[in-house]
Amino acid sequence: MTSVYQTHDHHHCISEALQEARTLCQRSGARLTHLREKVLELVWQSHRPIGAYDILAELAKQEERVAQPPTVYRALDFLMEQGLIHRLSSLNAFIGCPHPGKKHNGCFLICQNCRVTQEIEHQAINQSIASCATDQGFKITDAAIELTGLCSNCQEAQE
Amino acid sequence: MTSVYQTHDHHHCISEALQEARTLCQRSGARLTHLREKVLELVWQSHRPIGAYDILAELAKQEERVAQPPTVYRALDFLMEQGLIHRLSSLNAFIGCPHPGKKHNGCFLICQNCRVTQEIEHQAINQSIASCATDQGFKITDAAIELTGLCSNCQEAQE
DNA sequence: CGCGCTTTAGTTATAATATAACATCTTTGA
DNA sequence: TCAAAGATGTTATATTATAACTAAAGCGCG
Repeated sequence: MTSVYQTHDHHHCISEALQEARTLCQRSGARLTHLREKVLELVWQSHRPIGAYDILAELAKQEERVAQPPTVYRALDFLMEQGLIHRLSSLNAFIGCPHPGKKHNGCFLICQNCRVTQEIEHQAINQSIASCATDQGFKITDAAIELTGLCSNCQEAQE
Repeated sequence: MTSVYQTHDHHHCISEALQEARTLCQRSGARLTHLREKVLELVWQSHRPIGAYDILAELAKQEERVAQPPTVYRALDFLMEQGLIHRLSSLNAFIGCPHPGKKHNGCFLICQNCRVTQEIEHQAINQSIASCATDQGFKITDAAIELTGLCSNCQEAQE
């Protein structure tokens, strides 16, 4: 598996994400319309979180009709419900989910230099959080774990 | 130690927080002005996160001069720099730090029903996050861990 | 097919959160 | 006491998000 930090054939990431989305939506009966797929594609245009208004601006460039904010937010809401993207609340931005389909709460490593963001699934973190909640008698419905710092690439670059 | 979920003498929480803030600021040479102290007091008015504009509204009620947004945001920035409050990005709101003075990244349990929010220090979580970062060669500078769900009180109430 | 229902998208307006830029006042220390 | 630094005031505006209503498209059933 290639790392998001390495140069790689990103078109492959995009087409894979779109294909997976189509499959999942077909299976669940959700309607992945042209607009929704387009927004998903824009979210996947890089491994950096993208804001709703940036998506709006891209849509304005690429599509005939100029969309309004609610159009974009509705598409984003749909994609989140389907588990195809995540919202990073510390950035007010959205990023594609690399392994959609299963409901999960990812842990995000956000590079403050290059902005590349990696979602990881880490058993020890999940377990410690679960046990912490149990200790407190707290029932988690949603976990936002957003770690900001420097990715390995950018650390090297700064030396 | 009384839990934030239990009924307790909250005036005690407030005065303790203010006293600790005064001590810390004196020690560090930071200027805890009237405005900043007032804002800190408002943040501590409950164990629920409060938004900047709610603080603004309270200030308008309680003070002579009507403050503007930058005034409040600057006070909040100061309080965050001093480690006296935290910002919860998933709520765009602020909450008092129960053990200020040491730099730390708290883990927050946010009840979606009563909104009471508890900051906990959990070794296993800190460790698992640190080891996760190490695995990835990632250098964390800031961690936002915000867990939303139901506190024990509200779970009981819903049965 | 065609009718009606449901879902999606368009449109307009506005709410909620946050900051830029510059003016003024206050504190502090030499 | 005065100059510099720091805090607050003020005005305007940027950024993010949603409410409310309208129009169009897809879909299921007779």
